[in-house]
Amino acid sequence: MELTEAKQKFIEAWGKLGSEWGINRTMAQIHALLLISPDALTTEEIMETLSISRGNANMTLRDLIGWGLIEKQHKAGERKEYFYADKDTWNIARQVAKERRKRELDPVLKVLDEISKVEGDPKDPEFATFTKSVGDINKLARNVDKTLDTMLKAEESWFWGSIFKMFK
Amino acid sequence: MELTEAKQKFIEAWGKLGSEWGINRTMAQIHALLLISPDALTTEEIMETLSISRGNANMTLRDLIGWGLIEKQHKAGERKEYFYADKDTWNIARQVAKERRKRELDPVLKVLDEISKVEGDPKDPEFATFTKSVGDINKLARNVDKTLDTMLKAEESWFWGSIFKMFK
DNA sequence: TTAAACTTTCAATAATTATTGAAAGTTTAT
DNA sequence: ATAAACTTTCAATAATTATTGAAAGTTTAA
Repeated sequence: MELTEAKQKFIEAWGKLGSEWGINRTMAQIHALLLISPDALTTEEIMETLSISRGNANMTLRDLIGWGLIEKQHKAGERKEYFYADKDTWNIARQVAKERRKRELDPVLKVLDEISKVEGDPKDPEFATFTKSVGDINKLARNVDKTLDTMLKAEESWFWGSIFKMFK
Repeated sequence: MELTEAKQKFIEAWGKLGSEWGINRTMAQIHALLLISPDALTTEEIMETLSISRGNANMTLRDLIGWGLIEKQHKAGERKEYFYADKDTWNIARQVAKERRKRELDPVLKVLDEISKVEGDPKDPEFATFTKSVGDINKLARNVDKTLDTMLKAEESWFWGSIFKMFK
């Protein structure tokens, strides 16, 4: 396999995986492109490589900055902005986990708490099943939340070391 | 808060969370409805409660069965099919993890392996960055894969017990 | 058989989400 | 001030994804 072909396949695969997980395909692709690029790239270069419009490139780059996955760079004597991706997979994983927790898990935890307060007759199967299921999901969600918390604070080696211990 | 209102909020929240994670909103909503329902429900009842069409209900119910999250039930002397959701959150989490691994992680691992075979000049920064990034992602993906494997085989108590040990 | 009761299919349509591209905005150099 | 170089915005449009509903299919009972 050639490098050029491999690059394309990587960008495609990353884009597909992203879209299956609710992440805009273009965002995943730009991220993939920057991940495998040794140097920071301009909007122009990104537009060209991925065949996307200026508007799309600009907005998606801003989103990626918002996710904490890439950063702007400036080169001395140039007005153009360059974009560079953090290549540390542990940082990437943590950053994604952090953002999705904030954007998606936290709001759900809030709703779960709120609806857990529902009052009713424990003899009513409708009520009993509701509170049991919601309570169980709440517990699971809180476990996930705690685990993410640990992961966000952890050093990579420590975290994976702990995971490996699970396999004995 | 009333039970009826709480139910609605739960179904809504579950649907929203699902759609943010690449799961069809209707699928998440039907699942939510069945999760909080003490009895198995008919297609008719589901259509009515969620205001969706017969076609949508039927196809989504089949999908949910495909995901291993619900099952058909038959009542003696009746021709109608009833649908019932497994209420064990640990089973649900495992089932979802299992299916997404099969559908999404496995194909990506395959691509990563394939493109890892790319050959080139280690002095070329393009080549070096590509192989480094892809290699790192490969490692992370394999760690996730192993962890899922352990999770799928594990008893709930054992799994969360191990996670808790991480907090010391 | 026939028909009633029920399930499945799928082309058409609707709803949602992503993308474009040109105009407006901003910054810098002269 | 002016203009060139560059970035941002956003209404219009395209692409994708979800949903409908009616027809076709299936099963059961008489």
